[in-house]
Amino acid sequence: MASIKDVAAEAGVSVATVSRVLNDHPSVSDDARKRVLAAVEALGYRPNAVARSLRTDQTRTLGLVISDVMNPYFTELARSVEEEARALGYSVIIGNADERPDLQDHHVTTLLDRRIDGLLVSPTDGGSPRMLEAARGGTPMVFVDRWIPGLDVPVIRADGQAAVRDLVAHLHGLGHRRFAIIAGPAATTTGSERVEAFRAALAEYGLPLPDAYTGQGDFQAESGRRVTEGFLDLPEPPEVVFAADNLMALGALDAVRARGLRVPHDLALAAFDDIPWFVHTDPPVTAIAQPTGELGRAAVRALVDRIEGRPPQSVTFAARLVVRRSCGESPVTNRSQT
Amino acid sequence: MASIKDVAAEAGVSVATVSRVLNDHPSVSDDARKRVLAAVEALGYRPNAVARSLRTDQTRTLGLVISDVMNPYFTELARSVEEEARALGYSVIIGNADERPDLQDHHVTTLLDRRIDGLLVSPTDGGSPRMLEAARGGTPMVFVDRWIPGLDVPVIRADGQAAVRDLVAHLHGLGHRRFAIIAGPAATTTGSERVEAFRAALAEYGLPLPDAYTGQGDFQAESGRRVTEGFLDLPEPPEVVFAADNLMALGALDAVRARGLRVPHDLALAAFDDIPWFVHTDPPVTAIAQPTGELGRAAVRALVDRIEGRPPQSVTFAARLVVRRSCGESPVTNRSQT
DNA sequence: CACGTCGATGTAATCGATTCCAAGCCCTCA
DNA sequence: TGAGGGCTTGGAATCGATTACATCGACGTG
Repeated sequence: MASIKDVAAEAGVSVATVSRVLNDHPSVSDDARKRVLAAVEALGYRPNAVARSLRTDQTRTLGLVISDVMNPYFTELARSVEEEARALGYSVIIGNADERPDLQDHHVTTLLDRRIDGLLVSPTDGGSPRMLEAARGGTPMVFVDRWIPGLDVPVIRADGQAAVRDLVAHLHGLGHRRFAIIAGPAATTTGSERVEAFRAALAEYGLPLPDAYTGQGDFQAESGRRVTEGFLDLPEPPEVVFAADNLMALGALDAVRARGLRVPHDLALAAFDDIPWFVHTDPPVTAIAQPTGELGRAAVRALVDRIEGRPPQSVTFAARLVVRRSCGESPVTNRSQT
Repeated sequence: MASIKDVAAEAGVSVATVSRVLNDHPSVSDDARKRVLAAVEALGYRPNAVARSLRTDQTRTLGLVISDVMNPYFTELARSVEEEARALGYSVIIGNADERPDLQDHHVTTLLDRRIDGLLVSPTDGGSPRMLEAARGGTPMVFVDRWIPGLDVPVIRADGQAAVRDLVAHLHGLGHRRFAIIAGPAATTTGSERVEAFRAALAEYGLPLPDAYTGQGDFQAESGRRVTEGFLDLPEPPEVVFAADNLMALGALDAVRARGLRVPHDLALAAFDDIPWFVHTDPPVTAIAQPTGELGRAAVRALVDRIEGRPPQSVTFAARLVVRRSCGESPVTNRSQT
């Protein structure tokens, strides 16, 4: 592969001039510029980004460490992150942590070794050592979706409190009184926050959230299935199950179906994180939707601000309730039927 | 960030010795090794991968350019690719082409600029210029899923012919006679191959595949919806629609539902590419499943073989039919009901 | 006419590693 | 005792870029 030296030789100038042309530095004569460009064309020369990065100490690359690529929510997040990054002239390297702290650490380490300019993280747990180190060590960093308290790192997230309140109102209006939740890992902020929001919203109606109705999941479908089976085995099963993410909702749907029961007739179901597929499930699932694309774009902007020396800002978007049929007929339909 | 020089100074040795310890070169005294390791520990030193790459001319990074990250099939492919690559000591950078040749070219270009060691591609179209150039220029390269004929590049793919034949047999057994297909872009191999396999399988039953029943899609949900509406508007609509990918099947489902019709009662539906969600749709969708994980792993192995100087091999896996309920009751159930 | 200025260019240092080559040291064997 | 050989080790070149600094003409001005 041709190097800058080859181009310089071909054009009959020094490497400095070639470099100047390539970085359109002002003081280059038209003649030299023309000859360099012709040489570049003739040799099919492309600058070596590795060498450039070594010299300039910047890679124009962002690292994105997410908890689970197979989760459509994160896939969409990754996609919007890549788009915005590309628009700003950055590439992104995605690391999939699969909800495993050790993998998260592995990715943070290799990304740092590659000297990425900044790191976008949706932490799997309370924070793996390498990540905390990086955060404290001054690596430009931004948290998306989930975060770790006590660190001076901007957070871009969606607040689901209002939407959860809307959801509970919706469910209450439908006549449901026994509510259960499939929680995410307590170590993640989204894991604990969603339970709290749910509990608080229930409290407004004087409804409890008993321990027996609080199942511990891990954001994966299988755990949703397992927890739901536990609920169904109870002497008095809940009337509603609220899954703290989309995959666990899917598991819950499986569990209900496996018993020959039906949603929402035998058990109502709602989920946090809306995804295109929820429209097509049987029944379509009522969910709380985050503005995922906005989240990804805002996160990249914050990170790039930080990298380029501008003060980055934390941003919180609002999530909203999307009512479908998995919790029962909507009140309106209900009323018209009565 | 500490460099190898700092470590050398701290350990009281030369940078050459530090490098030797780090790459466990045999001729280093135990004493020196110990001092270097201690210095590394004390300074929290991590080698600069950028500098190393410049010197060794290898990045231990693979590029993966796929057509659409949001498609669960490709997400799963990407995941298995990353896993296998990690196991072999490589990282992977994913480029999402969004079925756009220009974006595909953009990613190929930046990946090449970064001097990745090899490229895994599922080409969007007949081949964008940069990609062809790279293929011919000797960049280690492997095609996954889709490929471009006439290039000396190994191909890792799944053959759906037998499965399509099984599908047609299944449909024929169910009594269907009017078959339609939503094809993918003709420029992609999977786009044209699947139509051909379908047509050939139908021919075995003396059944035609009229032009009116051959819709042109682009592997995206929206096109599936549009084409299906066209089918439904026909004086004599088909009895079965076979979508050449999962997203278009989803669009078809939408179209049918939007008219207040039902699958499979009013129109049977089958898809190429199985995904977890098809179990949960209403009704569950009959699909042809590829061994996606195998594909991804085999592709990485082939690419790494090529990179490390071993002869790479093309591999073809078999896809298989997964019968669910979107084409009607299965013959067995049928018989028992009769 | 001499001097300062400015634009265009080249030389060389530098980034952080790897690795070839030479040198130093110790040991063994003739 | 001296030559040769095996370990260790350090010096320095190198990878492909960027960029500070020096140089060299040409030009304008007093």
